[in-house]
Amino acid sequence: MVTYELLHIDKNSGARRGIVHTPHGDIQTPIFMPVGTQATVKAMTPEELKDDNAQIILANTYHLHFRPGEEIVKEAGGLHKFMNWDRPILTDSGGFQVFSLSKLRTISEEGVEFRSELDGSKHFISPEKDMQIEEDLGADIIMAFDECCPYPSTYEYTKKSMERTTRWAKRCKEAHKTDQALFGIIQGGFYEDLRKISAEDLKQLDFPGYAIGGISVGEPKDVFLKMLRYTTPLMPENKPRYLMGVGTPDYLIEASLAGIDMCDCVLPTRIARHGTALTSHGKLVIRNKTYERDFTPIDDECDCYACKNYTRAYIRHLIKCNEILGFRLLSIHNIKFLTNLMDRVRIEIENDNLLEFSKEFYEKYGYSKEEE
RNA sequence: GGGUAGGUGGCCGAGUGGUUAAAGGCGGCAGACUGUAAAUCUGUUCUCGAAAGGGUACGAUGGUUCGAAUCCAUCCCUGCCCA
Repeated sequence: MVTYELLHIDKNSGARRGIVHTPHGDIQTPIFMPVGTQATVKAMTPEELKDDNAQIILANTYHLHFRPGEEIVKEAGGLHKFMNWDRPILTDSGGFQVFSLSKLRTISEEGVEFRSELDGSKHFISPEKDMQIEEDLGADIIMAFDECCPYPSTYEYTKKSMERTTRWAKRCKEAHKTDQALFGIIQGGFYEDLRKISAEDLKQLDFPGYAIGGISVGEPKDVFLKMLRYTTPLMPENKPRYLMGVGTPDYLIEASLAGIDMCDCVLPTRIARHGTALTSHGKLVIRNKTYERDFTPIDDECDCYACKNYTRAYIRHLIKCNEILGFRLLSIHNIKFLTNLMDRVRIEIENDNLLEFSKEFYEKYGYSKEEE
């Protein structure tokens, strides 16, 4: 059973402070969820994730279906045991892969045929198959199998796709047998009326939580914000609201302001492996020459393991040498930066001050004037 | 001493008369990254110039040619083999 408990609503912004109760513990919201596609948050151990205050992580149905195969995860006793993570896990359905692996798939009403990027073999994933895989994986929260439309997409295509996603959601719901929480995903691209229809139809299906999918797919920020602010109020108030694929500090704050409870993103760990750190003073490309002789921590305000023990110069050196420790330290830092940010966001919501805080944060972080 | 292979931009390495400031890789510098086909991808990397364009450059020097990294001569250096 997964339930949402609303603790407080920021009087000045409408942001929500709450708790998502799951079989593997509570999640304080709003929350940032690190992504561990292949049953591992790349370069990090579960212990390090806990030190970073990660409360819940993602894994991916599509990837784990091909490797190692859900039957092996099941045999291991489920994802939690398999990967040694005893806190909540959410599995994404593979809907995003329908989008990101578009050259390798064919969508039909029945489902999606994929050519594996690993060996070229053909595979078919239907909503029913997806439920079976997610159930075998055994996460606390599982996502309905959806289609994430690219930006931009025509109204006609988006409408067809959204309606199919709703039909698939229905099939997911019917096929779903375990007590894992199955979340529905609102689609509809960048068309308000389609978003509205999607939200209404999915609400009828009474999922224990809802996600916004199909935004943060490359559109300009003002387009993103508009759709975020339009769609979030369409979601039930008594259930978790999950914005999929968002992870820059400003997007996380904007999501919280809009009333979102959960976000996930590969960004912090990916840019870590590419040599960039998130800091309270903005993005810091630590691989750049500027930091060659910078013997200060990545972020003087951060309390993560990397910041407490290592310098920019040392981490830059590791990154330049392609040393694994460099990627690990930056990943540890970037995740902690975001969990710290969300800790702060929660406090500010309790104080009805998130709006004020967001302005201070942006100023310090060095964002150019917010495009509203 | 004799024979032989070779000396190309920071490094490795293509190129054997013009379209070559010179492929490609590495290294360097920078940019991107938002439900992870990502320890990836993109740009850039002689010099002056904003650019057009100019100046230098393929061991050295001299020569052949309208034109040379590419052909010839001499010299210097390196690897390997034989004495």
